[in-house]
Amino acid sequence: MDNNSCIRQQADIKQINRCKDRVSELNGSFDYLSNGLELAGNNVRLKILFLLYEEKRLCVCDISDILGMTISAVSQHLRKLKDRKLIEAEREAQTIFYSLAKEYEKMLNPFFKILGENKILETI
Amino acid sequence: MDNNSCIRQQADIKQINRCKDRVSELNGSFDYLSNGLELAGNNVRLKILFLLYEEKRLCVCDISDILGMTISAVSQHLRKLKDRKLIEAEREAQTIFYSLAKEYEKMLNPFFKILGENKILETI
DNA sequence: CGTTTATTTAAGCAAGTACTTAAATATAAC
DNA sequence: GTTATATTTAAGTACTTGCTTAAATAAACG
Repeated sequence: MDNNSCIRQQADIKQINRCKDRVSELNGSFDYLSNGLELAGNNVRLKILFLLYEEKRLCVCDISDILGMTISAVSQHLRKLKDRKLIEAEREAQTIFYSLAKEYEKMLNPFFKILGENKILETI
Repeated sequence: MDNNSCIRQQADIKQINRCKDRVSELNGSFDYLSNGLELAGNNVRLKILFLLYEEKRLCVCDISDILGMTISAVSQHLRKLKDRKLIEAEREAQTIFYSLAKEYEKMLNPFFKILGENKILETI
């Protein structure tokens, strides 16, 4: 990337510079947010997150049953979610229960509400 | 996936069945939403969406300049966003301007507001 | 201790992603 | 028509994802 600069006459240099500043100013937020959305952007993980939102807590075994997937496959999704702090684990004897991390719950709540009322198609 | 059923004693069969019903009821919504979030979950595309949110409309060339990326690379991101109707294209002579599709703007607004005020780290 | 139960992890692989470079399309101006 | 401008598309490639199967942890209980 070097000589691909925008060279058209109508280019609004002010606008472009303003945007550049804005992007670098918000850079950390973009990283943080896209990171979270990337995880929620997977069909299986979105379901897991939503199930934890509605049921408060579930173990791998439960989720595996509900989604009709291998325990191993679900466990690997849970790991990703846990690594990026979207969910938390809490051991109870042999069983490990997962629940939404409070901070992310706040962020995802608007989506879950729309989802839960099955109003996606109306809203959008 | 066949014999991986949850066999632990404490398994709450009622809960599991309720969840199964819920998931199949909302299945279309999960698809629709995860599809959108998947696109927004990419750092570059999130920036593009946000820039369109703030500036109303931009062409490939502008975005390429702002983000310091190849026009071709940006164009391919725009195509994905357009294919899934997150953005719309409008030609004006040689230049093609992109803007957010109204329907998705509504859905993404809460995020953009938080982003725009750079309050991500406070909120979460 | 060894066995059962609940779960994670490691290895492997087919499919998908995000970029690069080069060629193609489309409109405008001469 | 030819040339310049604005953009897309096609092909290639390194990297990542999401699953599978099999092996590894870890707690409970005889």
